[in-house]
Amino acid sequence: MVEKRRRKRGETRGQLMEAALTLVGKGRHFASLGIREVTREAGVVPTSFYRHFRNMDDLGLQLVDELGLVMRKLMRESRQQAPFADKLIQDSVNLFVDHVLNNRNFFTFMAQGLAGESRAVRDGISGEMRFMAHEMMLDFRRMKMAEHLSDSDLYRVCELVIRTVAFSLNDILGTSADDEHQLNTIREREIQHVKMIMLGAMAWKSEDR
Amino acid sequence: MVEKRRRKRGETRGQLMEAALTLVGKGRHFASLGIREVTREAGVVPTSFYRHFRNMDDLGLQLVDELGLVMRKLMRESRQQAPFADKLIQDSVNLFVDHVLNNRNFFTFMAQGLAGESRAVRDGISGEMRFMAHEMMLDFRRMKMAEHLSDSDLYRVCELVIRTVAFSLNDILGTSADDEHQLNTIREREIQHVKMIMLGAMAWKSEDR
DNA sequence: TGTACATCAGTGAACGCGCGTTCACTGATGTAC
DNA sequence: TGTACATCAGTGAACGCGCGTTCACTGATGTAC
Repeated sequence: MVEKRRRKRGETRGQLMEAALTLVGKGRHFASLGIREVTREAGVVPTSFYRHFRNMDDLGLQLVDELGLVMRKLMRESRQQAPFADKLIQDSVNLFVDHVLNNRNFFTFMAQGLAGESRAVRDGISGEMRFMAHEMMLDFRRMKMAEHLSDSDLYRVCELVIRTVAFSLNDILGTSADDEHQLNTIREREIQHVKMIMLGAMAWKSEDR
Repeated sequence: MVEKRRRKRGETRGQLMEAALTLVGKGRHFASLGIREVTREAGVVPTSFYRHFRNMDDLGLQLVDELGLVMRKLMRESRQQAPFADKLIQDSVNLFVDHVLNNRNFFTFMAQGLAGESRAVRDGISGEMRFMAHEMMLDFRRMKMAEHLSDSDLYRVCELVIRTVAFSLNDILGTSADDEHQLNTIREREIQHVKMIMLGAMAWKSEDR
């Protein structure tokens, strides 16, 4: 009890955000969550909510910020992979799928938010994806790959890859975590998708280069 | 008044579905709609709802069915295009964008439903997309295009195209209908995306063929 | 280091309101002869 | 074609409940001297 009291200072905010993610992970849609519901899940009194957020939209926005951190972690890990081009695609896709499974609630929130109610949340997630595409582009440049492409064309390629893989979020999240068979099907499909895009990128001719 | 009375028979069901779509089109998320809200928008008494649907999920499911019709209409129109390969991609993408703008509410519902609360709605929409990919594959075969690809590889290509274009739903719907500049940016981007995928498809080597 | 005070974060009671759902009703439409 | 009856679809009143939000409170934490 004393312990609980002591830990409280400034911690409720995080508990509320986590509670919202938990509910989302349980199948609820963020847009249908209520303040009382979230505070109940977090184990605090409803009024506490207002100490940290103006309303549910506000909480959603702050979740998007945290989403950025999860994404950056994902990218950092992916850069530590051995850069052998032939396995690069497989490894990256597998890493992504694993990351999604390890952060189920977060990515469910992201998938929901893309077509969600709040303009600000939508824009936040879109921005996050643009950032990832941009980072991916820089990685290509660093590795001296796809040098026949102009900046804008290379960006388009990266954008396409990110979007393609992001779309599979819906499939990954619709699969129970222990259905290895179906997960492998998804992995292989996404690997093939990305390979095809890269083949297209190799064959693409930029106009001004 | 008499007119109104006379039209009622069996029409309320449609009005309720349209009311839900209208609210979705106004920026609300389907998951957060209530029965009273929908009946209010439709101009009927709350109890009427139960004459046609068990609950909001049920209404969502029936909307998915109608979504199928919209999709089929889209495909029928696209087949009437002159089949000149060089303009085929542009025409198809433009047709899709126009169709989305002309059925804003429907496609907003579809975009929301992909990551929505109801498993059944999600599966329904996924099924619809798989159907479209399959149809697209048959069209390729009919036109004797991409004959170097096995059935399963060609399906993957079509699936990738459909998903890519479907992803852009979020961008199209986030644009006000008269912002021609941004819409054109989206059109051009999607055309380039699809062209790249087709380039990749051309370069792809199927194992068993 | 100790004391006095301000700020912060969680509490519990209370409010009015809109929600989903039930029920018995009514009048229009469809069906059988 | 006309009549009698069943079914269907929309109505209006009523219910209990959970919601968002406000308020004054309390005790813990941080700050100044």
